[in-house]
Amino acid sequence: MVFRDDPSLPVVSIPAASLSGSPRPAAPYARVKQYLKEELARGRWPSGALMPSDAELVAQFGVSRMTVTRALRELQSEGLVDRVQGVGTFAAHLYRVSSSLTIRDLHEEITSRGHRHHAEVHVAERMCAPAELALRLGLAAGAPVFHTVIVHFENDVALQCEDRYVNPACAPDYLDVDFTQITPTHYLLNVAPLWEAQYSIEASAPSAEEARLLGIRRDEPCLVIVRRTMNRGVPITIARLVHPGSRYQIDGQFKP
Amino acid sequence: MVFRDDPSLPVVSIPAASLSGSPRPAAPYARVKQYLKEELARGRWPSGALMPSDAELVAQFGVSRMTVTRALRELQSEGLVDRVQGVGTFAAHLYRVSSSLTIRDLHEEITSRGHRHHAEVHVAERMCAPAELALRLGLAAGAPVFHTVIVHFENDVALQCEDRYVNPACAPDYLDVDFTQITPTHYLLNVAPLWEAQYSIEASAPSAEEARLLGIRRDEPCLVIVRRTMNRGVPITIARLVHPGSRYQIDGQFKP
DNA sequence: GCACTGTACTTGACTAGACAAGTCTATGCA
DNA sequence: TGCATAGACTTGTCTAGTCAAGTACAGTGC
Repeated sequence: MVFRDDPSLPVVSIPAASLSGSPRPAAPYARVKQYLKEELARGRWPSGALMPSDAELVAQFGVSRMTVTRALRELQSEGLVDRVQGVGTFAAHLYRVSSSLTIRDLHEEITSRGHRHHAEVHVAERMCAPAELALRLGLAAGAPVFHTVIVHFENDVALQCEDRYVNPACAPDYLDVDFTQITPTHYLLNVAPLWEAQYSIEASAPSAEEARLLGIRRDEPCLVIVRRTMNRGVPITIARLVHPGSRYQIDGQFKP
Repeated sequence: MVFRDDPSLPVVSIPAASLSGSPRPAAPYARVKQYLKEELARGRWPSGALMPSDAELVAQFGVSRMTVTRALRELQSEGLVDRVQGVGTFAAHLYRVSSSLTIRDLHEEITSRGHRHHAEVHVAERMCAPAELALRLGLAAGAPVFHTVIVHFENDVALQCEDRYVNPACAPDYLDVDFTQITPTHYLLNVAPLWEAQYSIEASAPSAEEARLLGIRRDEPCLVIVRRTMNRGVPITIARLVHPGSRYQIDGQFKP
């Protein structure tokens, strides 16, 4: 393995998790929340139906309103209920269910599977931004940008072709980094904490160049993620991540 | 348009959103939260660094501890900080950033774009579950399951081929539904509220049958979502959703 | 050197009350 | 009939304090 460990500055020991056998009794707010969740799952309140008011739950559970409020606020943030001031709490419409899609640093993802990761740097250059790219990076057309093309391998099998443009203002030393030692994602997160991102996921055929770098046929379907990252409104980087469809998939789940 | 409206039982008028011009002053908990967010974005506390304690923030902002707690708890649920009882609050490691991936009913998604949606039902049958399918639906091998294959169109262009298996115990009347009128997703959400789901997203070539139904070439890359939905631990349905790569992409964003 | 103990500090959770602000409805007046 | 208004009810937010539980560390005694 060639990658450095996380260089977190303050060293903090990890507290021992309580491993006791007896399950602690659930906190009151958690009991209220669990009750509402179960009754929702049971279908007691169909989508859009009026649910008990704070005051009713206070009486029912014998807790203070703050406790009920916390339970309901968390359910709201999970998208299970809608609260309308002056009106009441309603069972949410579930036609849109949002789940948590975790985007991890590829190095961490591969090593956490117990596999080996290495990277090949094919391009690392300073170039002038064409108009469209400059626009998306918030720069003037023709302004210098950094450009890298790196292929990531899991156990020597090509898993991702990473074509990335970086705003030099955010990471002036970007091209000095040894990307066989540290991933661009990791480096950029240290330089400028990731603060906002837009992404799109699609299936498409790889370009001739991408197929060559990944060692796949041009007609092999690829999962392509295009991600633009910004920090406090300033674009940091745009990356096109191409994965052979047969070797990569995004898994997730949601459990409200 | 052939689809029914949402049959929410209690009719509730939608409250008028406040459209006043003067922005209301932010609530104290929001001010604390915003302050911490901005300082985090500025890099004041690198990943893993110890952040101010509740007591310090109480003193700094002149608010009660409940207010500070709320701000920090929300930041924690957004994955921006880690709190450890007895130790303190730490800036989170951002190598994994989770975003919210919204999965919507396709009918609602299409009509919200102002486009027309219609569906073609190609298969609607009762069949005996082969072993693997039965296992994933929590049934005995050979048990009856419902099976539908439906193609969804946006403005008469095929957008999704939906190959779905349904546990009859959860929706005994599934095959009686007119799926040109209401989507399976919509129906199943009314019958059994969606409570947990697992999904995988990948790129692959369509099967010959899927290519025919979608009117695309067999070598056109497709975005394939396989989703298994459960309610209170009971599997409801497994769906394979195939989208032509050139016509469908998943967009999302995260802004902490 | 080593184990134990007390203290200070941290977060976790809750209570009982308060006021603000939005919504709905019944009432009374023109 | 139509409209304004008062009251009841709802959620949104906050305060000031309490107790519990977990951690870190300095000091004590062996």
